[in-house]
Amino acid sequence: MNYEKYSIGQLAKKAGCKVETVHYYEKVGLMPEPPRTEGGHRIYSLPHVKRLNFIRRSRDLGFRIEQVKELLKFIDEPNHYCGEVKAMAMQQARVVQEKIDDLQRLKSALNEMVTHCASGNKPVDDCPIVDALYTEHSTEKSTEKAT
Amino acid sequence: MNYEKYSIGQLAKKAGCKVETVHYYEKVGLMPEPPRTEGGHRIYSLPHVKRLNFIRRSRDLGFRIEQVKELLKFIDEPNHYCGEVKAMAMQQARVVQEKIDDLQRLKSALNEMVTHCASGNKPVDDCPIVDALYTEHSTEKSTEKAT
DNA sequence: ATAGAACCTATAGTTACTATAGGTTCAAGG
DNA sequence: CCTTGAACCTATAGTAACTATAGGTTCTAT
Repeated sequence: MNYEKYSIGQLAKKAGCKVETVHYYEKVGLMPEPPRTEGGHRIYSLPHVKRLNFIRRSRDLGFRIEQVKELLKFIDEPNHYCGEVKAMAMQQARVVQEKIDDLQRLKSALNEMVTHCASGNKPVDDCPIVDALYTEHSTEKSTEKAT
Repeated sequence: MNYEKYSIGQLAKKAGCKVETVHYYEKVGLMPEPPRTEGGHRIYSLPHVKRLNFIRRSRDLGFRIEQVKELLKFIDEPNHYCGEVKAMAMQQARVVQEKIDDLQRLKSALNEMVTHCASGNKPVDDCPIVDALYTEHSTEKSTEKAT
């Protein structure tokens, strides 16, 4: 027996996810419907492990399910080139950078609030943090500095 | 000065959110059930506007609904002190920092992949990015929970 | 042969909303 | 006073990406 077989539990463990997640990936079309035993249990082999690893890793990198589908399409279908994949990775890097920027602003706002709230023994209605949160600000979700 | 009244639409506009969001906040107990007109339309006034602003701003800062409830409790109930609020803000700043760290790692990984993929004209099965994604990674990077 | 772990399907729950359907009320214009 | 039509009402379903549950079946080891 050259080709090792895996139960769904073993597969999930190898990819560091849960059995239910594999079910889910099958349902949404990321993982194929594998062969079954007589009794109906799924039987996986090495390519499945690799594919699931690919999916998990892509998800960890912040690709959404639909994007992972795109990536898998590049792999599943012939005649695709590395450039397409590279472009998606670059785009994803930009998205991630934007998230980082958002969070940096957010953290600054929080830190500023904390700094202004020097003492902790004021009653709440005198708290600069609460005050800052109450302040009416521009209706737009623009991330202006919190003053 | 006076007691200006607002419809739910006006309220939502003032806080920069949607009417449905206000409905939702009422349902989950962040916003109180306001008085109504004869016909059943909600009537809001200035304190409602402030409260909704507080909620929106807290949400923007990354506090979850349940955390916002905590914060509001500090405000709604007497005998709370600024220190409790400050502690929550500091904790939130730490959470945000962790997210930033995660995303930084993620971006590095993506950038590294992109850098290695010098050319874009290789067939996909020769693409270093795809390769990197396929690679079996340490499965225990995730938080294993005790069984 | 049997216990129990692992598997099966189907459905509901999670978070924080958003969108829809199908109806009612309100304010303005004629 | 009557009619639009925008804004409102409630209730329900949908979103993303799983996770959890229920209730049943199969596999494996003793």
